Amino acid sequence: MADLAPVAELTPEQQDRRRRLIDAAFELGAAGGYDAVQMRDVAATANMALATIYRNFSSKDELLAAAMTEWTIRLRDRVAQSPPKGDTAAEQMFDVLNRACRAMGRQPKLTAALVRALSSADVGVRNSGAEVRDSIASMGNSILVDLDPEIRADILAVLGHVWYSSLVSWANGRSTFDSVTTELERACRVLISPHAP
Amino acid sequence: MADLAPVAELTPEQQDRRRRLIDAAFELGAAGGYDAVQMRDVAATANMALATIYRNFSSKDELLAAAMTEWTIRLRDRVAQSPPKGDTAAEQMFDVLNRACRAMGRQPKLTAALVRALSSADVGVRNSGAEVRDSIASMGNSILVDLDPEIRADILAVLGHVWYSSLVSWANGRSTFDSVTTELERACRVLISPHAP
DNA sequence: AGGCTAGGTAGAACCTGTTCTAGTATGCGG
DNA sequence: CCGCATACTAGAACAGGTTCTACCTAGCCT
Repeated sequence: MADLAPVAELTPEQQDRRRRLIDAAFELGAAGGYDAVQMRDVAATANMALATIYRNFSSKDELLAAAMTEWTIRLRDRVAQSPPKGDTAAEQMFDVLNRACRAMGRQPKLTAALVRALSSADVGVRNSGAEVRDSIASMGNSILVDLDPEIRADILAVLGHVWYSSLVSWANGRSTFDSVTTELERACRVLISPHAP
Repeated sequence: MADLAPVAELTPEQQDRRRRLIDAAFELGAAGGYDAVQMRDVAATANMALATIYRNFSSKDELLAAAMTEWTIRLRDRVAQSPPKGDTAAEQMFDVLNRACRAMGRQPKLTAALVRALSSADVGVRNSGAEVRDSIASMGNSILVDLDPEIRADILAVLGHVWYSSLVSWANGRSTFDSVTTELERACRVLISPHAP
């Protein structure tokens, strides 16, 4: 299948359909998780035909990934508004990540659905994955300004892996939500403290 | 569905069926990756009825995860035979991981299929995930003997996340195989060097 | 106005993992 | 030997993501 047109080029009606679809995905995902986001139900909830979904998103996972992108951007903006707490860089970094975790914890089923989509093999989610990763890096860059840029990049990359891996473990039912927090704290400690001034 | 019986309690005929199924999964996966491991084809390749597969494995992902467990154990034994190269702990640790990567790189489609199964939400793969993680930790523990046990545990946990996350990225087509190696090296560098004597 | 095109719609159809049905075989306690 | 349980088999059936068919607009060009 050919690439879909970039969002910016869509007509207002198409933007509206896209909106309704993402909202429907949010709604169904929040209520019942990944399995409850069934394409026939999404179509019904958004009041349009099943085939129309596939004119806007190439797959269920891409629809959910688009929702994830939106959600992450909103989260990043909210986190950016209030300054991170903590005396050391490790504490501040963990504070930011922890706040993000708490936001996710408020909508566990939705979060699990979005994370699961993001970890699927579907080609449609590649861009979303990169966008989410960028959002996380942008939260971290401002905290670790004092570090050597190369080391900072290494640290943020490793943190991104820990973040992704522990979220996927949780979303797939292999660990508790608390363990996401624990793993992130552990990573901040062992990664950042020995490098901080 | 009820739990399946432990492997040890199976009759020889059942062990043989299990063997044939895992072999079939290896064969189809090596040739065409995850999508090519179709249950009807697995049944045909292993010369048994479709329903019989589900008497041994509760899902496609569990079958592939069992294959992954076997594969990992074989890999660990092979790696354990020759001592890791390198002067520093970071170099030795990376050498071990890198050897594992090269072994995987020799069967990219199969590896991708197994990793993808391991990253699925299926309940049947939970144990396999833990076993694979343990194998990796056991490779690392012997190298980092000189470190404080607590820090060592932290480092190995974080390395496990990096390993998992970058493998899944690759298996889902979001990065090249080389980047798995790169990410692991980066992690070893930033994690281990500052703690080593 | 007439006709073309892009995008919608309802619904059937298709694909593959999973489950169900009905029938067969094999071994085992009595 | 009989009855019974357990495991296997062929094949149909089911579920949910995806695609296809046939048809219907609304806008637009001339």
